[in-house]
Amino acid sequence: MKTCLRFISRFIYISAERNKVASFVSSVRYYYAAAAKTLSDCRWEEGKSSDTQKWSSLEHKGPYFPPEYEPLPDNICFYYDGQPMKLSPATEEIVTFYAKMLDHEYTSKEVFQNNFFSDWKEEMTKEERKLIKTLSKCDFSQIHKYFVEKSEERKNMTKEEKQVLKEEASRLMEEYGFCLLDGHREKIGNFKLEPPGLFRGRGEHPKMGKLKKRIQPEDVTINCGQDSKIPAPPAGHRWKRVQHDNTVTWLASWLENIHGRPKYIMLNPSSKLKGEKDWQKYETARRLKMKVDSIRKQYRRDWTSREMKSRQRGVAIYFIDKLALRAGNEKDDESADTVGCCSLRVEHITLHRRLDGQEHMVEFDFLGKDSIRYYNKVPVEKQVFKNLKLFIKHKDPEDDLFDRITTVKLNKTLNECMPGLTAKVFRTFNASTTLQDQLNKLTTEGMTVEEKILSYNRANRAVAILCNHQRAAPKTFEKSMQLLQEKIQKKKEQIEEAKKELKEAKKAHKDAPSDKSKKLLEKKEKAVQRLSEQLKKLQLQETDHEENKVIALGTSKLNYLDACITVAWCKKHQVPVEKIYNKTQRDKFAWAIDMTDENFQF
DNA sequence: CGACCGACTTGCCATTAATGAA
DNA sequence: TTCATTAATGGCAAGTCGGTCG
Repeated sequence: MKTCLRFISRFIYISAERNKVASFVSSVRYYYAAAAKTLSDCRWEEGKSSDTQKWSSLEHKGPYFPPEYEPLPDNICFYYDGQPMKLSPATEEIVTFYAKMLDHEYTSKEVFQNNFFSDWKEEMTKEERKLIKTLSKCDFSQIHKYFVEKSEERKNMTKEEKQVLKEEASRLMEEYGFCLLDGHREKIGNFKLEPPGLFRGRGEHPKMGKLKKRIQPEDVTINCGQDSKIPAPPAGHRWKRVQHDNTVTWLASWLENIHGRPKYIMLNPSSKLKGEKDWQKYETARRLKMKVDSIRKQYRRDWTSREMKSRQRGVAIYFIDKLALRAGNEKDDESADTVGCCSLRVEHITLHRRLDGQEHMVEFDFLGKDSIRYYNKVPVEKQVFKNLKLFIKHKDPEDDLFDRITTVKLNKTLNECMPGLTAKVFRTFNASTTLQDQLNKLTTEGMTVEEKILSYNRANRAVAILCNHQRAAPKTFEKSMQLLQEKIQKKKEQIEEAKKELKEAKKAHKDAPSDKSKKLLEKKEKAVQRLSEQLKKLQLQETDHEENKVIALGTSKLNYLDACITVAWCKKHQVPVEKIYNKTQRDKFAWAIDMTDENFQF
């Protein structure tokens, strides 16, 4: 109930803030209704009948369709076996997808080429298919050049031309970018349908290069309120279906043809619907905080269970808790070979009785989500080590490490420990806990705002490292690093110079003390001090930059760190929240801003 | 159970916009 | 004011997890 009240007050505040002119009373009623719904959500044990409704009225304009294909001008041609060849528009469009990618590395991959060519052939006319037999005889270079030039032209547009484009975009946003949900105008996350193109999966994806088809209105299901105006399909077309399902949050959906999975048009994170869900997520993580000691005790007991499945489960949860691994659902072989905790294979770990001066070391090396490599050497409890040895006994490298458990079973166990608990809650919980601990540790009074921000970034970075959030090193990294180092060098020289002058001033003052010499001395002292501070700041920057080379902070900031921690920290240490959250982030975390008081601790 | 599906969150990257140095 | 760097945004792929069905 206490948390529920917190929730209500938060949203009342937001509604007051957002709709200063609008009727406060009706807003309160509105948000109170939302909060009351959440109250029943909190009581998981009471069943789930009442919490399935997501809205009571919903109206929108439907998705925005990408522009139709514009055929190439007559002087731009595809060549087959050295001969120019005019293609049908549909076939030509597919060619342009490939031609645009020509200087990308993946067009040189065999899988990409094969997938592309076989999907392309499917779409060719009979005549074209008869003529075009192998990809290696296809010459897209003229088309490629054409698009390079076009993009160059776009870059060189005048200010006025760019302005026109900008206005066009904002008109589009105004028309399609918002919906009316329970009487509130809310921003839509992705109102534009995905244009056709070639699929590029992450990592070694077996489907890379396949054709992602153009979405027709006849593929799209519309979801809106029973009494709302039904969005008009493009002229001469009709929707696949129009439904009025208020147990889901999406406005439109279609099946993408690569995996045959549904895709959705949904609300922006700034919306109440998403914000409420986000807030709930952190409340669940905070409930785990209360329970985690007993859960840890439990899984440690499981390490010595007579049952293999219990031992495996105990070790798996230990990994999820200690290392913030993902659950690791099973995957089909139609996607890249990546794993999480439950899908780890024997080949992904190496056991070391001793390593780097530590006992019972486990070396992890596997590809996780998005084919990002997870490499880590961690000391584990002796009993865990023993168990791992047991798990890998008589197994081949490609066998599952945890062969007696699945994510479903694991989550079922967790849910029995605490309602709403699943594997991913541990990631949220550990991430937010880490942020809170690090902030408490790294922030001290007397720090400048810059230093505090650096501390925040450090804390943020600790979380990103825990969650293995990586990024490709920025292309300009070396250069910008060099620039920074040059600056530092220059500053050092300036300090040398200033010190020399200081020494001289000292000497002058000693030899012939006077008011003037004293003043000069003080001035020189100040100069040295100021320069040293500047140097320190630059070196701080250098460290920050270096440490951020391959670490991505955004994902954790957006998805794992309870905004209340950040907001409270900002207030407590007089750091303007805008220094930590940009506009978008402030919109997304509106539920936490202004409502969280400075004493909040996760 | 386990396969499958639907809905929703999480994740990295390319593009675009904003900012600051020259 | 222009150009180069950096930050914000949008795009969409790839996870998690609950539900259903045989």
